[in-house]
Amino acid sequence: MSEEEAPRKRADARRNQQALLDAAAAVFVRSGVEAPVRDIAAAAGVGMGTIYRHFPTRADLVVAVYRHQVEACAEAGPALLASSGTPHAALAAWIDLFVDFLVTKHGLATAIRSDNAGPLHAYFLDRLVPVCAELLAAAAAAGEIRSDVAAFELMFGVGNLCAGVDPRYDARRLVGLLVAGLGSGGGGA
Amino acid sequence: MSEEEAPRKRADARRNQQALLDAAAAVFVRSGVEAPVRDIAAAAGVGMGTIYRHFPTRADLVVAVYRHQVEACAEAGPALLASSGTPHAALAAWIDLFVDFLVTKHGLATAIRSDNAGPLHAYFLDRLVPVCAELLAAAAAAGEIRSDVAAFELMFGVGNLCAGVDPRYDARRLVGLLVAGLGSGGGGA
DNA sequence: CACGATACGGAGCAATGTTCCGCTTAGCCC
DNA sequence: GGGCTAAGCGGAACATTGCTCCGTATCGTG
Repeated sequence: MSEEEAPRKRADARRNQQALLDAAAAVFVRSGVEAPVRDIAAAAGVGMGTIYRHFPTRADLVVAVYRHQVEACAEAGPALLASSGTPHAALAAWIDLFVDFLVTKHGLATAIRSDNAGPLHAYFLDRLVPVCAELLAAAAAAGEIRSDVAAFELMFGVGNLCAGVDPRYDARRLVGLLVAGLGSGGGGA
Repeated sequence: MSEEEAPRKRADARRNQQALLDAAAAVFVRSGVEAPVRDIAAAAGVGMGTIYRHFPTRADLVVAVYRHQVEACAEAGPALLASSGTPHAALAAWIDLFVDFLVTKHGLATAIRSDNAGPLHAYFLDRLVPVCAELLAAAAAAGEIRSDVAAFELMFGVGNLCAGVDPRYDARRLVGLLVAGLGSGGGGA
């Protein structure tokens, strides 16, 4: 949607943009999502100006790098709802997917909430909250979970839970607890 | 414990340390825990050197400012266990206390996990994890909750959950869900 | 091939935490 | 009261960020 014709950029511009995306992906794997912009520019073999012309903000670059994965996660929602035994199972499976995404990208969960990550934050939430809401509503309608928790709140909380990096901390397990708590007293303990 | 005799600092040094603590407390309330060190130094009417001699690191200053509140929270643990109806109730009440502490200090939860907050992180955890462990063990022994969640993990998760500042996000509610999840399937489900 | 729009590069700016070092002064001894 | 010394102080300077600016190089079209 809103696929207005691209003004046909110059060849070197397109080339650089791709190089930047590849380099950023590589650097993010190696040094985490919080890697300095300079490092990424260096890895891509371009100057600071170039990186900022293509991605006005650090967050925009991160969004671009992970966009298709977020998309995949968003699309998996309805699919899981259709294929899983119960809405609650679908919800759990979907959140698992999301958590996997967050914890495999070193520092993503933390970066999402960083000061100047407004765009990042907004993008993730805008894209995934509706999906989560659908799963949540289905589970609530089936009487499997309480109905007083908003999708936004749940996503926000799950994102928060995925922030740590301590070896004795397993984000997945705590998220599991949270999802389990969702079912407790499904509308009245 | 380890109360080695203080080398009796100079009067102005003690005065400045106190001024720094007071100023920091004030600034933290006004601008959040992430306030620039320079602001605190200015508010206290001292130079940068002074602040760093008394508190080698930003985190050390934060720890010093909140130390007695953390202490109070730690001491409330056993008290709640003795006065509450059930260990689970005591645990919930205690975590509530902790959450209140975190959310009333603008940005504290976020700061705790910030890069160079090692000392902060370590102090909070060292002091409170044992208390949490006691409550957790009591509740588990009473068969009220599953027994496969470590105190460290729970504290870490609760701390993470308290990070956001969005108006449509209520950390307390999600922590409540988490604690509720603790009880679900008490050891299997 | 010439020329204008497009894109590039990287020095430079602002904000931060932290370190360093010459100057000041409290506190003791006479 | 007057020195003297070490403890203490202030703040300039450094390193690391994200981000901006603008002179220069390059693309692609006529």
